[in-house]
Amino acid sequence: MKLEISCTRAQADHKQLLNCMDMIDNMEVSFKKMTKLLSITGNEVRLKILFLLNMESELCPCDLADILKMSVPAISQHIRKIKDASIITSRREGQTLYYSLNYDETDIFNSIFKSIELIKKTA
Amino acid sequence: MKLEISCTRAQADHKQLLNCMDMIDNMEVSFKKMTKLLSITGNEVRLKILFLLNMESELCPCDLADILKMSVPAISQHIRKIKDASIITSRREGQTLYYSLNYDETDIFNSIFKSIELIKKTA
DNA sequence: ATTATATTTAAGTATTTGCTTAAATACGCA
DNA sequence: TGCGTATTTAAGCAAATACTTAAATATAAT
Repeated sequence: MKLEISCTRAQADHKQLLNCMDMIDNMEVSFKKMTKLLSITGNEVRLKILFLLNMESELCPCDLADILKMSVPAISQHIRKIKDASIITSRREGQTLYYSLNYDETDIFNSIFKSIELIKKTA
Repeated sequence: MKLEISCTRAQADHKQLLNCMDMIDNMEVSFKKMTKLLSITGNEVRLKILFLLNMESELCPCDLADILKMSVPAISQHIRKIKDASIITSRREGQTLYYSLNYDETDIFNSIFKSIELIKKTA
């Protein structure tokens, strides 16, 4: 844990480093939020859940368990993480809960979905 | 581990579910690749490293350790993960290794960086 | 009420992650 | 060669993750 600049290279640009430190400090909250969001998508099961919800508008945990060939509790626990991050909401119809994507102001999910498709084409 | 459709809702659309299963199977590789990429960005330190490299063109582990106020080995281990995923490359100048972002065909990093800025503005 | 279905929650556990400290490697210079 | 600096690698460990199974909750139907 250093609190001062310790890089001793001859060419080190200390002004640049201080500038970067300021920027990082100022954007701390943004980095935290984006990290949270990306760590949720950085799991294969959750990424598929999000992709499927985008494609099908809404699905229930039971559907997702079938499609992804996983246990219902496993799916439910992933859903909880996604929901806790305010990425999806649920609508009840009898015993069934239908989940769907919330509006995404940063449009990051769309970019991610597009990139997945792009990988598919170029691969 | 189910291999058949088990959702027993009256309204369950089995054709839709089979369609989803097919899609997921066909895109398996894309999902794996994108998950890998997102799991790398889904860590606050690594996200900052990538953002800094985008901003400053190139930086050495020592710079990053100073800016992020972390130990050099900790930074080095994050760099290794990012490098193993072919997201960055290094250029040696004497004892110093300068790291920089590779060309990103999906443009996903730019979308992520833009979203971080957007969060900053709206927050 | 009782029973069945859809879902969540909780407890337990193996694996992964991200740091720390210490040792190894690579390069430059006297 | 030997020393100093930049960086990586390895070993160890605490915390987080993602599943499993079993139990709890919520709604519907009989």
